[in-house]
Amino acid sequence: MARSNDEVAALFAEYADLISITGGDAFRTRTYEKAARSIGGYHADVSTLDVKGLQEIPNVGKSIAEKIVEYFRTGQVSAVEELRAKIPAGVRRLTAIPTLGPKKAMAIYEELGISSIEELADAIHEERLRDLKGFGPKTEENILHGIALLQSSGDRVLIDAAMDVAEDVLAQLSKVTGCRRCAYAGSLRRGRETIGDIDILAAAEDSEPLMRAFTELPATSEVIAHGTTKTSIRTTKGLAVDLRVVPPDSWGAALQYFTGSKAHNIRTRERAVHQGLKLSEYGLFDVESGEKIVSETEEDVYARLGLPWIPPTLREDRGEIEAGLRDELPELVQESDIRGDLHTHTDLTDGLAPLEEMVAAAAERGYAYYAITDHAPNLYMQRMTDERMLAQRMRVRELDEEYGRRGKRGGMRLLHGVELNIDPDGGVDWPDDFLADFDICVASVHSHFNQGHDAMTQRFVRACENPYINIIGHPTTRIIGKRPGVDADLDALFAACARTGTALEINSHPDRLDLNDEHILRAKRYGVKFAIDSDAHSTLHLAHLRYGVGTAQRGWLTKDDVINTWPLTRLRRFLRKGRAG
DNA sequence: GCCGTTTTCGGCCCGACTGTTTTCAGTCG
Repeated sequence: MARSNDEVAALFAEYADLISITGGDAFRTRTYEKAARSIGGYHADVSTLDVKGLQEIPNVGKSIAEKIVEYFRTGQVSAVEELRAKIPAGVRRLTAIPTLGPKKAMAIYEELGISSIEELADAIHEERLRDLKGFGPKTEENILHGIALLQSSGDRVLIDAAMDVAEDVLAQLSKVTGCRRCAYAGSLRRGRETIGDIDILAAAEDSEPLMRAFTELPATSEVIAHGTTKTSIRTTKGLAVDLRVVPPDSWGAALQYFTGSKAHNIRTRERAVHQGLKLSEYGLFDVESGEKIVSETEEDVYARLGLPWIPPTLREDRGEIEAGLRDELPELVQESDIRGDLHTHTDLTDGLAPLEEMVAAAAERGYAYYAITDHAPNLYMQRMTDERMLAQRMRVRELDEEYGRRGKRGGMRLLHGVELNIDPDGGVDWPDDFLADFDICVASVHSHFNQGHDAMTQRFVRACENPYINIIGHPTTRIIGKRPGVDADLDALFAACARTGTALEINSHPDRLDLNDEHILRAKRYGVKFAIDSDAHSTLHLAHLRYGVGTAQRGWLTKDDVINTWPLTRLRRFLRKGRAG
């Protein structure tokens, strides 16, 4: 886990924001933003590097390298502290509101003294904002809308942030003497896209050493409650974590109980009641005798209820009990089924790592194939040209030669692809003859998000009808907690995908998880195929795939539904999309 | 502040949209 890299990246991202808010040089802001991204995506742990080693990182020069060294020596960076002293933390928080950037945030703070989202909402309701230069009724409306969007995710965090904390806690607790078992439960285990608080479960005869270790974790900033069965803490980042310790022979029932969901548990308890049993976190009991029947493993608990073990990602009371009773639970796609990633970037556009490093990291994951899909020219900021794309292709072919021969099982084959931009009319960056020479084309919406419902639907359908477009990337384009999905008739899109042999992406980036579980369930009914992709912009992002797989499982997908679990020959047939040749 | 080279300073992702303004600043991807 490159944890110290994330810390430093967060620090420089904040510094960039503070420079921007205080009206500093825009290019300095950009430099720190770029450095933050590079550091976050860098393969080596920055806390182990010296000034010279740090300067190997792209966009890190002498000044930033020295700040990193200062950070690990003293725990802070004086330049950052100076700006922090000038601007209340709440002002930076304001810029998290969509449509509210650094300039407006600073104006609001300087003119009205507002430094929190709550104060800002009050000021808008009192119509105080519209007196400011550059602000009007529409601006107020947009900000209020942005606040609502921000708060719709409440205090929940994205799954990767929760997972990092949970895995860290588990690593620490499993070392405690007397800890027999230890796992995360709750919505995290069910693979939900956002997590409210983290539930950790441990089995031990004596809970005390575990509870104490838990309150003394480095990440613990506050102990909310401390008891023998349950202890709650808040981490330094404000995340609530509960630890429950149960006797080892209650493990199965407890894990089942604390994994949820509530709706699923109601159904399982109902089944227990019908059989004269009682199910609680302490076990499955006979009501009459009060005798404990089973509870050592989840499998035991489900089996005694007449059910097969139900994967946590299905436990939402969306038909899994009924399917279990009929013995028709799907054989869910697993991360180990994935043979390759079909949507990834390099530093030729906005990725952080060179082609060679991305390919090496993919090979490290044991992939049988791997597609490079950098951005196309119409995403102007990426400065792609035909020449650069073709030059990349030459290099991909060389690497394909090299990697294709490696290893026992035929090595890894490389596909040269592209992520096209679906323009407002449903067209893309290049004409057919240029597209024909790519091995694979992903096409995504990157602009004009606010098109009307019908136009947006048409746009998607036309893209599907393009004989060279294989995958619709991050179909709804939502960013969790920041941007809602586009307004389109998704059923029309799903039908078009099924009809034309176009796959829908399950984008695994924790900010996106797009399509989401409910869309997947719907789309699957049309017979659509899916691609679970990382959309990696750095070598580290390749590992995000686990979240996409979790989302796919929540959408009840099997291996056969997912094209990048297929052998390469079958995948290539699909990519031809019924074209001749 | 970084980078690349035209080697020591100039350029740095470009275009569109929105809401404000009355010619443009701010935000976004």
